[in-house]
Amino acid sequence: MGRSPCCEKEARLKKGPWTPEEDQKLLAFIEQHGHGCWRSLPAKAGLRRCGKSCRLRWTNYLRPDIKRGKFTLQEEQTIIQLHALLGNRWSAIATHLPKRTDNEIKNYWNTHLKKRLAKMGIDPVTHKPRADAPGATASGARYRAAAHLSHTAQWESARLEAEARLAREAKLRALASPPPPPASAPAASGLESPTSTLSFSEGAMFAGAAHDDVPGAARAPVVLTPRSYGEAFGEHGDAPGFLAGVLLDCSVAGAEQRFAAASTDASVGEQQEEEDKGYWSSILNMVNSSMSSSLTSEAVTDPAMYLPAVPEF
DNA sequence: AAGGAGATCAACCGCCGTATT
DNA sequence: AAATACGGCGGTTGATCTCCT
Repeated sequence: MGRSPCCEKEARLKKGPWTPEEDQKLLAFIEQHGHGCWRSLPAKAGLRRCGKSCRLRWTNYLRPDIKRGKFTLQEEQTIIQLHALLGNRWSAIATHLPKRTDNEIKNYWNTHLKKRLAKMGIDPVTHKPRADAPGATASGARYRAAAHLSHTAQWESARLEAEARLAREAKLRALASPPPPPASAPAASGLESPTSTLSFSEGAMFAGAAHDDVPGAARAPVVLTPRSYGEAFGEHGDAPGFLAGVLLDCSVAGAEQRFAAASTDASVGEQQEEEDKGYWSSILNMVNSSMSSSLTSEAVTDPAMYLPAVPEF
């Protein structure tokens, strides 16, 4: 009954930190054969580990396309903005930071960013100033607007998830269907989906993140203005100041531009509502504009792209 | 210099959705 | 349709490192 196991359950499997020898075995095996079925990989590679452990070691540490080391300010900015929209969906956030793993992003959020936001008086869950924090003078209208926009963001999040799924399926179909595209063809050319609102042909690349090394990358609609940060949090020239700027300026700066053309009779409540809209729409714009590039990056960084085809064992 | 406290991060655990039989 | 395998995900743990007293 059911699918036959691809390997026998092995007692006395090794746990804990990986040794250089184990890393070498895993790396050599995957470079030569691809990972194939993770469950059966350890036996074939001569490792006394479970397949899950091997997969984790590969995806979080050994993969050659992983960027290690300190997160840049732009990466921090991206994480914060995406977390505001997606919550603790680290794998989704990681797709927008192609060289970072979800585990690394999760760790960085928990150990650095969450604490810094909290220290600034910003709730790291809701990304709004806490009621007891200085400068938190939210009106009822502001919160109603925020609630509405949060709902919008949730809806958008679900839509993005569906888009990503469609794109993945399209990619799998493209990879499975011979003949392969010529090497000169764009990596994501097979990702077009008739049901998707995404346009993989667009030159829109993810902005805001640390993609300065990506040719053609555009900037995210995020503007950092010391003034708006200073107004909300007081003048501090430190890192929290930068973070506050990230959080606030996407709304404040955007709102300022709109209000320049709008009636000066707008009520304070409407202004705050507009700021909230600006905050969320900037995030949504960023994610939308990044979908094509992140999926492209996914295709480029997909291990299948640089590993030999998985042979039949 | 010692050791205690807090920070960091690699790795594990358990759950879930999907694929397969 | 049910049972099971498998891969992926997010939460949590624990070993190690760093800082402070």
